[in-house]
Order: sequence, then structure tokens, then C-alpha cells
Amino acid sequence: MNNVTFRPAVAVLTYERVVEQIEHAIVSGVIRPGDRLASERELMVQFSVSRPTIREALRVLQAQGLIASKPGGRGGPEVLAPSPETLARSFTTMARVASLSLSELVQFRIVLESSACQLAAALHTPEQLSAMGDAIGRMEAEVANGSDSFNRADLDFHASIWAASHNDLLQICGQAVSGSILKLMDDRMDRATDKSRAMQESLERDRTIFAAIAEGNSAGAGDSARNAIASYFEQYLDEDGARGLQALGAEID
Amino acid sequence: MNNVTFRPAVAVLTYERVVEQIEHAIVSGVIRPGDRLASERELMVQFSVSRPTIREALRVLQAQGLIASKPGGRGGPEVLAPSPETLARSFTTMARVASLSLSELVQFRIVLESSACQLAAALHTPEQLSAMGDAIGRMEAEVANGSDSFNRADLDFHASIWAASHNDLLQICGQAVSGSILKLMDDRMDRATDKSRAMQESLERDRTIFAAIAEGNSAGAGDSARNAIASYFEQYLDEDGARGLQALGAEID
DNA sequence: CCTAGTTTGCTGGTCTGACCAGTCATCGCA
DNA sequence: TGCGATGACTGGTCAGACCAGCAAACTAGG
Repeated sequence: MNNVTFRPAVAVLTYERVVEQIEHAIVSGVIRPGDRLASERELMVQFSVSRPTIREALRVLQAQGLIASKPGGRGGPEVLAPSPETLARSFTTMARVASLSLSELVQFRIVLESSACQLAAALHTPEQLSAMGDAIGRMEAEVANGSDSFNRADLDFHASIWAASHNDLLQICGQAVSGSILKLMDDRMDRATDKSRAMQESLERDRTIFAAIAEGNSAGAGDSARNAIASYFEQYLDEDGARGLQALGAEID
Repeated sequence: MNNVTFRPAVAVLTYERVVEQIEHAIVSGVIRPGDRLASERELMVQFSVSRPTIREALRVLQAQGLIASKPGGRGGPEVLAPSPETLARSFTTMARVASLSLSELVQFRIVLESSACQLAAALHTPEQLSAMGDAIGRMEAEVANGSDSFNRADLDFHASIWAASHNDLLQICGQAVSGSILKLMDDRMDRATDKSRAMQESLERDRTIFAAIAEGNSAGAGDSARNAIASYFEQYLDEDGARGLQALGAEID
């Protein structure tokens, strides 16, 4: 047998060719975030295709989060900076349409977030540490005022941990999966939960994580994060998910 | 301050409305995978919009992996079963566009793969365990025959670990990041490396991981995986990356 | 001279109507 | 009964047109 491998003889759509070329120009760095592509009318000349074809290609790139189009005088298609948003969308869509269970998402989040805490404990800058402290302070101040502003401060705290991990990939994926979990939880959130008690518990857990990070205790920060997330989502897990969490080092009742 | 929150006054695009409606019909289960949507010409009547608008909407849904269109007599847009492919795609795109450093990718891979090993140790089925054993056996047999078939067996071994983790999300992201790392390594791989020694070392590390998984030792499997990946990529890391790996629990010289 | 309002030329968003190239069910012929 | 021609679909592509909005350039008034 020779080593020749035949490529699938898939029909080559015109708009796909356009997508490929622009996509390649973006990922290879020829055009960078913030740059503007030529206008649709100009692109249709450059690619020698009609405007609907150009537009379909731009729609695909837009759905991938690579570009955004603005009308007006200095408008046009613009290359976007990478953002976790489209990744989060994929997570959510995938989870909703069927295959991912909440357990899987929670496992994934535990893995990412505990690692981020480990990294943050070792690599944080003074500024990042004080940002975490600020967020904790705001949580303490808002714990009586209602869940909205408290949740914002909570999110800020975790965001500053991601930032202190000095790993963008971890940050992006972590935030994407967190957002996806939030959306799924919205569907089944038990409205009767005692909110003020939940806030107190969140605050307590975050304080523990913060303390470990502040003293540079990587292992401790990772453990605290694991247990915090595990106990937060405990009630939503199926049996296999719980066993998995224990394998990952989280303590479950 | 009252609690009124204003929604961003974003312009409502016609094709977006079409996407929303079809998307909602899919995720809510009104139409299921395998079902066919009406043809473009029929949809344009149902939505009271023109065909280009319908087509742009369908392109977006297609880019999200929700539908696929087929021409011909019994053709038309068809709802697809959920597949990890689009998630993997947006993941790879993100990794590329965000211009991530090799250190970040390696950190991320260590996090995912060690977790997969922990999960695999706890959750593997007998079949999955024997698949790992088979792969190890093939590696031993091929270690003298050259790096190509050896590498294939190596990949098979790791793939069976991902499968045994029982977490599709972990698997998808892990394989995506592994692929990204391979692409980056291709650019800077030192061709002079002693291949047969490298193969011996890989085999040795994989044996250690396999033994820990087989005896259900989650913590041990995770540690072995961390150290295996860390020592494999050690020479390519910058100083910060190495510090991060130590924070994650890997041993580095 | 400076400012405020208007003009003008661009952008993307949408529509109409048309043609092509496949595919598949069906009908009619051998 | 079997099979090939036919026609009614499908999506893919094109051409040309109009609209609404935005921003810079220009102009008239202070």
C-alpha cells in the first residue's frame, strides 16, 4: 500500500473559499485585531465574486467571532480581538442541544478554576492581589444589599483570579464554561433557595481561597477552589459526576 | 437607585431574527436532529423576508453546526445532531488568534490531561483499560520500527485515556490543545533530537500512567501525567512557564 | 476666526428577479 | 417488468437597485 491519501471530494463552495482566505489572513497575523477589511463592494472586486457571496462569507466569519461589520462613513468589516464569547456560545449551544451534562461542565470548571487558583497563588502581582481584596471587600459590603451587586463583586473576584493566573487560555475557557453553566442554571435554578445564606457561604469560601492565594499557597488555593465549587454545585450533580469530582480531589459529603 | 436595567439599544437585524427563531426551535426541541427545515424559498414566505436574508441566517446556523443544506430533489436545510466538531473548531481558532505562548498551551494541556488521568483512574471500564493496554503493547512493538507507527500508538493511548475520563468536554478541549501544540512544535522541533531515546522515555512515562490508572490510583495517575508532560516539554518553556508548572504540582529540575 | 448646521459620499442591510447545476421521483417506453 | 428520459424541485450564484445611517467635509452665520 502506498501512502497516498485522497482528500474527500467535497464540492468547493465559492463563499467558503472567501472565508478560508480571510480566515487564514487573520490567524496568520497578516491582518490584526482592530484592522478594517475592505468594504463589501471592494471585496467583491478583489475576490471576483458577487456581493451576496461576500456577505455570506462575512456572516460566517462574524458567527465565528472573527469580525464585526459597522455601517457608515468609516465603517466596514473590522477584525475583532479574540474574546471568550463565541467559545462560550459554542459551549452553551453544545450543552443545550444535548450532549454535555451539567456534571461535565462542573467537572471542567473545577479543573480550570482550581488550576487558575494554583497559578494565581504562585504568580500574582501585588496589583492583582489588591484587586481580589477589593472585590472581597465589596462582597462584604453588599452582602446585605441584595444579590445583584453581590454577584457582580463575586464575578469580579473570580475574574481577578483568572487574570492573576497569567494564562489567557485558562482564563478564556474558564470564563466561557462559567458563563455556560450560569445559563444552564438559569433554566433550573431553585428560586426558593435562601439567598442570604448562599451569599454568606460564597463569601466564606472566597475568603478561604483568597487567603491561600495571598500567602502563596498553591496547593491550598487549589484545594479550596475545588471544594468551593464542588459544594456549590453538589445538589445539581448526578452520581457519576460526584464520583468524578472526588477523583479530582474535591471533598463531597 | 431603582432596579431598572436597560437593554443595549442594539439595532435588530432581520436575518438575526430569523436565526433566533430557528435556533430556538432547535434548542427547545420543536425540531429535532434529522428533521428537514422548509426550503429557502418556502422559508422566505414564512418569514416574509427575501431569499438573501434567509440564506444569511442559514449560513450563521450552519457555522454554528446546527444545520446543513443539501441541494436536490429531497434536499433542503437539515437539522444536525450535536457534534464536538464546531466546539473544537472555535477552540482551535481561538488558540490561534489569541497568539498563545507555548508555555500557556503546555500549562493548559497539563491541567486537562492530568485531570483526565485522575478521572480515568476512577471511572474507566474494563474495555477502556484494555484499549490502553493494547496501545501500550503496540508502542512496545513499534519502538524499534521508527517514529511514525510508534507515534500513532502513543496517540491511541492518550485518546483512550480521554475516552475513559467520561467527560466529552475535557476530551474535546484536550485534543484540540494537543493539536495546537503539535502544530507549534513542528515549527521549532529540534530535528537532531535522539528519537529512539525519546521514544523509550515516552514509553516509560506512559507505562507509569497506565499502571496508576489500572490500580485506580487517581492522585498517582494525575501526578504521573503532570510529570510526564512537564519533562517532555521542559526544554521549550520560558521561566514563567516553568514556575507555573511547579505551582500546578509538576516536578521540574 | 471659530462654531454650528448642512451637504455629500460612503457604509452595510435588504430586496427583486434571474440563471445555473445538481438530484431525485416519476412517467413512459421497450 | 425493467430502465432510461424527463421535469420539478433543491441550493448556489449573480446582477442591479434602493434605503437608512453615519462621518467627514464643507459652508454659512456668529
